[in-house]
Amino acid sequence: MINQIKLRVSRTIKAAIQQAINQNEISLESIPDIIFSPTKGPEHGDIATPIAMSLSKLAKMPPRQIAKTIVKHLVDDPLIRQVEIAGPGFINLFVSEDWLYEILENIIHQNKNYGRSQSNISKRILIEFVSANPTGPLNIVSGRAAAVGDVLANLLNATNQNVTCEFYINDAGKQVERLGESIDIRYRQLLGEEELEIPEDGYHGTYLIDLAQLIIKNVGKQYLQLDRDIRINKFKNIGIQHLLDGQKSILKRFGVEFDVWTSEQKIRNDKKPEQIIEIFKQKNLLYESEGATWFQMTKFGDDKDCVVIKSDGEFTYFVPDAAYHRDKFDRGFDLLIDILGPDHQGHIAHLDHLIKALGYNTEQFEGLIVQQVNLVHPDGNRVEMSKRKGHLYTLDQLINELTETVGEQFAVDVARYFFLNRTNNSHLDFDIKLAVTRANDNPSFYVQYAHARCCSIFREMKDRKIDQLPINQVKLNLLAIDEETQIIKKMADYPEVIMNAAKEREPYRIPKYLYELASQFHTFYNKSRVLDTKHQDLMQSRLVLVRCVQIVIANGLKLLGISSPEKM
RNA sequence: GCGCCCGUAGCUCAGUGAAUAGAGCAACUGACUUCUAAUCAGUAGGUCGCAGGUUUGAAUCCUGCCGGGCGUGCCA
Repeated sequence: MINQIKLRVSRTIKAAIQQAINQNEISLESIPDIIFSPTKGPEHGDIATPIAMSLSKLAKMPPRQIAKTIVKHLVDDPLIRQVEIAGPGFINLFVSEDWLYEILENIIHQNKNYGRSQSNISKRILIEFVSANPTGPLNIVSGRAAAVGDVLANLLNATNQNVTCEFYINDAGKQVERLGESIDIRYRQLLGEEELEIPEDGYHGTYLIDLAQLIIKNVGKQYLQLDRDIRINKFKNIGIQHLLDGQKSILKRFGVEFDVWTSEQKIRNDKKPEQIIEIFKQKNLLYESEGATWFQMTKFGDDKDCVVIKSDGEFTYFVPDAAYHRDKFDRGFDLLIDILGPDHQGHIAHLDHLIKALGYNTEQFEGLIVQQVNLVHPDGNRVEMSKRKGHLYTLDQLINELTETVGEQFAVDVARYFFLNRTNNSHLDFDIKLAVTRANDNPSFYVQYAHARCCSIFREMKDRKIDQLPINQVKLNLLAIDEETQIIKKMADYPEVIMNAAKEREPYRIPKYLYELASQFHTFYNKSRVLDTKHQDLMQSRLVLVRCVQIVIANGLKLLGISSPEKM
């Protein structure tokens, strides 16, 4: 809606500039696109354009004089109520408020679909995220990635894209070998070989002691009789299965569902890495050196070549990873989005180069980094998390701690809100004390409370046997005080917020928007009474407003995977 | 050394080349006989890391420097 208005205004302004040129009042060779800048507040009108300032140099005239000339030639349009020239040369336009009431009708009519849009380009998109090694429980960094990926998928779906969510299981390679070895040591420690120690590059977390105990409970010490290699392999498989089950279960608890789980081992069993080597060989991109096989990544823009087959004959991670991405393309996706942790940032460039080397367009691949999460303890110390060192704060622990104070559903809501309320790029300080003990201050509750208040009004309405009129019988133009029109304008922005958040891959815009809307609603609620039977017409119009707020907040929270409570 | 990210109020963070740089938390002052006070109204708090440059206009773009994080050819 607001976009249509901008388009119309933009044409009107262009026409005015053309008129001014025709009458030799402005000298310009061509008319640029009219851009609109955000208005700081109501005093700057509904739409503002700095066009006069940007034309200043080309036309060799002071900005305010250009603005005056443009305004002089603006043709009358019932849509535009008032025009002002302000500051260094802004043209501020005040839009007639008739359109506001159409917004309310739209929201009521579209209900759950309000905010969804039909993008003109519908793509098949695959988002890969979390993809944690199956060597430990999911930590809160993975929790952040899970929330971001899940919501990004919702956003893309809401803009008419066809999205598949995928988890890549790194169940092959060195890391899981070390997992097997570490379980072996825990197993033998528990059975009396106390002098054994987990090597530095093994997994030190106590969860492997628990797992070893479970294994002993199930099969006793019979595995000691197996060959070490066979035993470690067995432990590796048991470990992967067990830890992956744990990851799946916490993701489900956290409300994140994946459509596809792809196993690296399966990619390897299908000999897809060998196909990559074959392709590179045919393209003459490989050479031998120092006993290893190298890939000429420098040909694709990197500053270094890289090893693809190690001197021990094993692939480096590049090869199965390239095979995996080729496999994704083979499945017919137009765009691959990988959400990766900060420790993989160098990897994005590599993937880019590999994809180029395989003959795909790099525009079909996007690597996003979700930054690290620092754990802030009550004493103020930040803790770096590392699965191998065993410094671990798991997503499970977080949800458990939150559940103790706010209950299971709100625990998930709060955690998700917390993870989503930052730009992907910025580090997130997760202050446990704040999240747990000050749960009531969490902005998540603030937004949910606004929804609960709307519901509460309708409950009270029914209790008092007040009937709500159909919208076509309501005098919507009674909604005229600032608090009311500001809320409606805010709700008019919602579809655009969704679209931009999807386009820019920035889920944090949604909680930010919802907080602002909730804030405006709370202000309105404190100032104005809705259920006022002495003023029937006004009451009916406000009931429409409240219904719309309820719909928009519920729709937004739904996208975030956060519940919309009717009571709090 | 090189690459990426970050540096904005006491703290955590927004900020699309544009108007007086904004929120929340913490602090302080007020508001419940009301549709839910998990709320609201208000006060205070800033050399936008530093120095140059581009521009009519820079927190935003460019260069250099300082500080923090992550990565950096056979871990993934």
